[in-house]
Amino acid sequence: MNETKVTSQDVARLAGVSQSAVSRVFTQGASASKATIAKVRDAAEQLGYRPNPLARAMITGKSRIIGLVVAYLHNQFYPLALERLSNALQAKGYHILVFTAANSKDVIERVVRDLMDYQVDGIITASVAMSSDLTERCAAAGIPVVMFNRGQPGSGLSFVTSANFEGGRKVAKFLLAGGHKSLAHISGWQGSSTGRDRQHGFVETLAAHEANLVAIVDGMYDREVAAEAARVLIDGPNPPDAIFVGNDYMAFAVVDVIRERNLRVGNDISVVGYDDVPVAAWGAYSLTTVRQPLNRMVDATVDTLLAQINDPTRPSQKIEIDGPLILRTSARIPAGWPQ
Amino acid sequence: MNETKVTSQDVARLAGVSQSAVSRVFTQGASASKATIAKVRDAAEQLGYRPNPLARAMITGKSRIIGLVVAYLHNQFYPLALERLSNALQAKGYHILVFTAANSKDVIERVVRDLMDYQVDGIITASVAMSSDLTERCAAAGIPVVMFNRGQPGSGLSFVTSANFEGGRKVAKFLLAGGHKSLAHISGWQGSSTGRDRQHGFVETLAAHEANLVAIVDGMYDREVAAEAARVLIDGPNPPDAIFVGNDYMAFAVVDVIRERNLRVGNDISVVGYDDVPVAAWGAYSLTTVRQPLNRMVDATVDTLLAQINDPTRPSQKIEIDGPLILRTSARIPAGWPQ
DNA sequence: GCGACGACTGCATACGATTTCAATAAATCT
DNA sequence: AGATTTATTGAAATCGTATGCAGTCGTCGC
Repeated sequence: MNETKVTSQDVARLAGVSQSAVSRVFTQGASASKATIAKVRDAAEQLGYRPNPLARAMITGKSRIIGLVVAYLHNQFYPLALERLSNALQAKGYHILVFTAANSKDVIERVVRDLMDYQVDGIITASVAMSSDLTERCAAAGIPVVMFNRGQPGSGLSFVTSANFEGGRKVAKFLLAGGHKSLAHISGWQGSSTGRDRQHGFVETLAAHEANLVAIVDGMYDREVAAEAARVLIDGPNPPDAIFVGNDYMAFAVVDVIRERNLRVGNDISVVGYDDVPVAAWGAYSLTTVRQPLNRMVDATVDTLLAQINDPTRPSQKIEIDGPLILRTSARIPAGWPQ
Repeated sequence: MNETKVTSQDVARLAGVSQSAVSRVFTQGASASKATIAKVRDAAEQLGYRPNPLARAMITGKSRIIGLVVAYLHNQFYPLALERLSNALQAKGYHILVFTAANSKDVIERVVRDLMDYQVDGIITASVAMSSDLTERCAAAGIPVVMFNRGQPGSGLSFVTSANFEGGRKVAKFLLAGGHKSLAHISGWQGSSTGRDRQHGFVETLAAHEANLVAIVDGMYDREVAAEAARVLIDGPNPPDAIFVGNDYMAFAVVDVIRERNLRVGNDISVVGYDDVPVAAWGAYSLTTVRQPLNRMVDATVDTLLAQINDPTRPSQKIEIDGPLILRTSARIPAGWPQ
């Protein structure tokens, strides 16, 4: 009811105890008698008291804030991850402080400084590559970092991804089984582990089967770049009959281009994406794609991060979560393909 | 370079001045001589000192954190808004603390408490309706609130929306000029001003022209609800030849349903959406829609909020920004329609 | 040259909590 | 019962910064 800031002092006064007692009632793992707990809880209720997290953060060094660094939200995968991350963390008493950062070195530099200023307890990066010196800065400051949907081999950082290499491999096998004769790959940005791993899985599996890979182009996770790449491929001398695209967001552009050329997606040219964002299931695209198990990835991210916050000595974890190939109509389904 | 926390004390010691002097150098509008400023800046640089925002927040009461309350991020409009809001606020030295909240009363209640705990300087709500008592709580606590893409008439809160009534009106005129004979409206959630205003603009304009409005259904901003509504309309006795849908996100579902029925969007049935999210421009949908000028809405939101933070006596503002109808292929274009 | 004024500066305190320390009361053991 | 441990408790220090207050010093006008 009270409108002005009510402090532990006020509660103490009303409850007839010391301010320390009030604090102890509200801090995990401090001792207080049944009697005082009751009195304090009562008084606090009456005044509408709630401990000030900022003051608490100053003394404990724990802000219960997680910094989320994200580059862009155009690819629907990330906003959904953000939503779920926020829910999961909120349920554990943490909150997300958002930092938007282009993938450029000095911008990220500034962002990391801001993060440290706010004494975030942990950092989650999504769709951003952190350079290794920044990594070290965070490590030195004792701030755990988990990369979501990106890895940084050898960085000692924790990360959570789907099984990207295996995913690329699955797509290769699927397209080969479908009898496609000339394959192309418009890859995710090669500066990202995600993009590289998917490509390697795909390319190596094709090579093992001596398949005809007509082109590999870096789509940069950019819609226009991917569309242009698709146009060049299709209008070129050796148009592919199947294209594996590094993520759904770019795959939609490829589908649009194919139709633009009056070709039939799934008949003339098969398209396979990666992510299985909701739009992939929509009728207009009906995109065959490798699902990234968002919920499990988010849970793993939160678990890893909180574990590392609670026990700073815990070694970093690299988690890969397998996701299934989701069959829709954008790619020919091999006869007798298991379900 | 130094890894451990460096405080103003450390800087003071190195610079040979008092801690207050250091503070004054770093606080806006405090006085210090050229000489001390130089010495302090130097020492700070050397030690890598940056003022602690949390400590600063404790004393000033200003955290430079803006709470963003959002219900869901499925509709692409909101993640893009979030991205731009974050950028704009970051540029002004503020950061966004995210709160995800279902549109249910007790959840929002909890969220608002959290917001006040963190002493946010201001609140932006998006895709969430705040009940009026929560409004009062914020007002009592002196926290400015701006509703983004929602209004709450009579609440005394600031809000920024597009010209929704006028938008609905534009769509009505456009569809009438196109010679459509039976019109339907799958509206935005009627619990939101946005949904209501668009509907009113549309319906009233139709009424003024004695047009044949065959149905109005609340789509609840939900894809499945909208799809089902579309199915009922199309399969019913009086299928419409034009459907105005309360936002793009639902309109995509309607387009999918129309095609599912082997009807041609833009020929057999015209569809008009609202928002002009990027997907609307994609080939697969090519959706005619009313654009919500995101950048200007974001700028207005930030300006209003910061103005209110800096001058708490400033009255609340209600800002409406007009947006154009974007012509694509999902709706028949009347002959001679101005561009 | 003197008084007044204004610009700087340091000291001390406050912000709202947590936590150490020592003291007291209660509980347990022998 | 007396000794010893254990559980509570309040006083006081602390976290890192902003700011009111009083004092210092140079400058200016006359």
